[in-house]
Amino acid sequence: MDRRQRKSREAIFHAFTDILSEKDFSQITVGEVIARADVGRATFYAHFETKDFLLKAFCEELFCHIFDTAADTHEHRHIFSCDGSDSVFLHLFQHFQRNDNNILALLSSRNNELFLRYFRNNLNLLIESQLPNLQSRKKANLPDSYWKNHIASSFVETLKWWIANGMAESPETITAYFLQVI
Amino acid sequence: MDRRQRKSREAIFHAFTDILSEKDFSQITVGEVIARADVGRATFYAHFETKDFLLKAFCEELFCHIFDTAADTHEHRHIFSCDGSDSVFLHLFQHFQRNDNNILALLSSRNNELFLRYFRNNLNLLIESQLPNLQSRKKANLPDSYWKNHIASSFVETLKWWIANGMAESPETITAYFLQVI
DNA sequence: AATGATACTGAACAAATCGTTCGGTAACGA
DNA sequence: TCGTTACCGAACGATTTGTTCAGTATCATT
Repeated sequence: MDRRQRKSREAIFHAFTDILSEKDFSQITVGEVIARADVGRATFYAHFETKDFLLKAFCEELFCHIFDTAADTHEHRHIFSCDGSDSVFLHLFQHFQRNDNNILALLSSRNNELFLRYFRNNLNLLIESQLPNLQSRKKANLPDSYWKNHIASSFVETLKWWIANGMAESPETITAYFLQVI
Repeated sequence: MDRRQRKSREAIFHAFTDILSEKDFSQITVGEVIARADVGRATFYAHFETKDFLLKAFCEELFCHIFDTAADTHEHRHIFSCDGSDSVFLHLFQHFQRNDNNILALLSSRNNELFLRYFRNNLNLLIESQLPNLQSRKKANLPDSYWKNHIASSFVETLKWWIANGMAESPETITAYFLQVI
């Protein structure tokens, strides 16, 4: 990718991040973004079709590497050890605690649902691929899709709760909470 | 309330409902609403400060009576009978199955998260008031706020799953699923 | 160092939407 | 019957949107 392209794209993303932590996504205008990013209006539309596509591209860059590394490190292991000490979920919680890309500011803002929706799409795929490992822990005869849905939503809700409460607990404790409710 | 006011308000709400089932809330314009409602632009702004306030008022009317009746009928009983046959949650699921106010069309649309956010605010209050009844069912030493949050989110997610899957199960079955995971 | 391709600038543009204003009209409640 | 109130309809300036275009700067390649 051309260095000019990269720089413009980065500038737009950076400005977008800033503004997202300040106000609702719906209130943000393209004019505001390009002013803060200091790029021309035409440049913006050369990169992104609309404001919504900007969000989409932003989220993809934000989350893809989380799941890439999660999938890589856990692909060929037994993921769901019973005590949770080596679960993908612990891995994910730790990732958020490290606060890469300042992701916590975004997940703490009023726009958190925006990102968590994208996050959850990825999470569903992960759980789908790991369902056999989870199957053994299932106690009752719930439909598979209900069970999967419950795991994914419980994780996201646990994450939301953790962040909203200032992340006072350790990733290990949170993982324990989560494994307890599912 | 003046009959004229009521009629305008109703017309706006009705048009709003229609459009909400067709496109994203963010894409809806005031001009579109007043055209379908057949009211003047000034009339709209006499009733609602902005599009967001319209949504707020709409949701309040939509959900308040659900929880009013739920609270009334269950206030002085033992809510959480062990088999769930007389739980508030069953009551709520049944309410959705009856599809009052065509609420299912809204909860099936792409805007469902919008309504479920409001719904959940009310649900939290309900759970808060019923926490003592739930306390006994708590198996482990999780923080209270985490426990409450888990119940509320599990209910909403169960509801979403139910609707998304065409509501094939009976309210009793869904209640059983829900009580099983919490 | 020269060359052709590509990305950005900056300004301008029509179109859509916003939120407000106003005088005139009709429906309301008492 | 009468004073009040809500609606209409049209218009308004202000924003925002998405596009266009000619000129400039940067890029990779030879």
